[in-house]
Amino acid sequence: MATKRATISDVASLAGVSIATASKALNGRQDVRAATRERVLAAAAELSFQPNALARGLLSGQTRTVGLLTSDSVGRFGIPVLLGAENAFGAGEMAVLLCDARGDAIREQYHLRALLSRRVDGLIVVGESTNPRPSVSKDLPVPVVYAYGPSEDPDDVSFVPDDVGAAAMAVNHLLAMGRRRIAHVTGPTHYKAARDREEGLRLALAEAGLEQVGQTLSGPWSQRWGRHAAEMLLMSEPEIDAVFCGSDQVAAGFVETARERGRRVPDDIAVVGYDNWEVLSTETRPALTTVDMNLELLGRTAAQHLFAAIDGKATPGVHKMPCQLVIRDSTSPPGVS
Amino acid sequence: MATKRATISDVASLAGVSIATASKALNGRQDVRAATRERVLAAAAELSFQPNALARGLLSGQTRTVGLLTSDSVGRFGIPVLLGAENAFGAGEMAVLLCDARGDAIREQYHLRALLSRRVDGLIVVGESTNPRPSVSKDLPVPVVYAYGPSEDPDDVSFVPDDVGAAAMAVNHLLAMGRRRIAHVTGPTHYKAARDREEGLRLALAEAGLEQVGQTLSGPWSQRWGRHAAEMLLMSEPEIDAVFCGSDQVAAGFVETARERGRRVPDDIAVVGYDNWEVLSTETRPALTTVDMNLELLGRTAAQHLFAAIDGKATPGVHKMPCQLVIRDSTSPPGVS
DNA sequence: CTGAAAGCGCTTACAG
DNA sequence: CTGAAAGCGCTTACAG
Repeated sequence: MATKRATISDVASLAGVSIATASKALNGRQDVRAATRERVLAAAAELSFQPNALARGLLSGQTRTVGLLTSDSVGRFGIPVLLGAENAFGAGEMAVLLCDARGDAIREQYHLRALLSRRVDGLIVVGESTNPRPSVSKDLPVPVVYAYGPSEDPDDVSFVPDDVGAAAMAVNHLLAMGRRRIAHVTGPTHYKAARDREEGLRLALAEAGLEQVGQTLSGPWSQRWGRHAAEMLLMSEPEIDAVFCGSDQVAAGFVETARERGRRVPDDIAVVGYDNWEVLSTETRPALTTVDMNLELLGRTAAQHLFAAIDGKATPGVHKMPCQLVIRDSTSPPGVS
Repeated sequence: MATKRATISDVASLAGVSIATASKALNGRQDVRAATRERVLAAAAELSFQPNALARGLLSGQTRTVGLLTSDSVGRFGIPVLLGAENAFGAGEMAVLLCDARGDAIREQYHLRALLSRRVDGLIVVGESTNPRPSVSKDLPVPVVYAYGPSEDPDDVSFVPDDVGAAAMAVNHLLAMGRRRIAHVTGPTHYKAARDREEGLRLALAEAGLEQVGQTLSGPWSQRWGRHAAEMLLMSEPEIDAVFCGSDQVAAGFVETARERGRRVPDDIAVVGYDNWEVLSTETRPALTTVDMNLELLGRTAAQHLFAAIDGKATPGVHKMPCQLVIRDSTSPPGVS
């Protein structure tokens, strides 16, 4: 804690000029004599002058601050999106006001008011899943961009991972590795992510003229479920040569059980996960080939789009962002490719 | 996006009163006639009036906003601390400005300036590890509280988990379960967390008049290292009946390899982890007994302390926050206790 | 009970 | 090139 903060009038009097001149000098205006400018700058430095952003914001109507409204920061998916956004903003002069509504609509309204009264220039709403969520954008005086979880309202701007495309890409990779008998284990079907990834699988198989082996097995997004599903699948469909899993947790469980049952991964069964959650995907034996949703990029893109929207140029609709397949040993043993 | 925002003078003229009266009515002052107040409130509602927090802040000198400066939000530890803080603030009227410096001192200074120019009322600095970090508090016009990673300056206020105490508690639990031949596998010694947890182990063993079995094994904080350490330890010290691991990642690897080598956990070897990172601790077989550092509580406490500091009552020093032992099957098989 | 006036810290036309 | 004045949206003594 230090002494009282200097204001621009302190700087002006120390430099022996008017407040107006001090302001111009500090803001790099041209119409100030060089010598005067230097005196002002020296005074500002001596007083450790920091302009008051509140006063500026009051004048300009812009705060250079955006709100980040999340439903579930604890969630694994919100965090990277948030970081990507924070990055895009931090690089400029933007600051981020973070609010976590924890899935509670009342709390969300409450935070929304708090953000608006602080006059944020815009808002990013980060979903906890890719399930569409109610719009908050109606009658809001600032632009809003949705990230990860899209808005239900097609007039809003949303950025989501292209789960269908990524799943198809993953399955095409399995096909390229020569696999033909592919099964699918995933999460609960009330997740759009689970449904989209299954659809990607279907598209890729249909295009190759193949049938999925067995039914899609749905269960919790957990390692335990992955193990259990593996037990079932190895029993009921012993001839499978690949499994596409809806998450790394599921895949980690699958790989573990396959190993215990003496099935070699990838030689006997290739396994693909989803999420590239590294604490799992790089630590299983073998490490997992998996889809990385590039969530930081998604967050950054959403933030950049928000800038554009603040400047009046928004592109409504749901924008699907490309994902990336990270190939590791669970589909492609070392030395083989 | 909607129409222009209403100001208090819009409200005043719609209600047919002066700005001063409108302000008093809106702020619940007593000295306004009930009928007048109602007219003002009605006008405010009709115009969806939201007071401009910038203008208020300029007057009062308080923004009801705090800065949260993190070094590594990606890190697993910053997040819960951040959430706990966000919670404590959100419950009141505080808002949180989030900045991630990603371990870069330059960027940290930059963010610091941005936060100060926005006139935050206070600052929480969240560390990425429990290693002490340079102070940012010198000559700052607002109070600062450090969470998880303490400041190097003892005059600052820091909140950290009590790793020494928690490790001792974990080891005492093993002793209570009748274990006497306890080994230790942990992370890199340049982490204070690794050193503190080892010290806790030492204290507990010394008090019980026991010796640690074998040397402390240090390696990366990874599951892979846990497996490797298990191979070594089961070879070199086959008589161990318990292992205290410095993290859940290490413990997960240890349990896995013990299982593969035919050692029963906990019957032959009891295992304790650290962190209660649930994706690991509840999914290993058996699930891990582990230390939960109560990081959300830590964050909340830091935030509450920041409030106190803003009101002028800070308690300097490093405050050690209690952790909690979560007992699962890796030390205490079902039905046995 | 109500309102005119001053002021928070800054920027921006507008005169000089 | 420099400075007096108005104003951003609000609150708070202070008169009436």
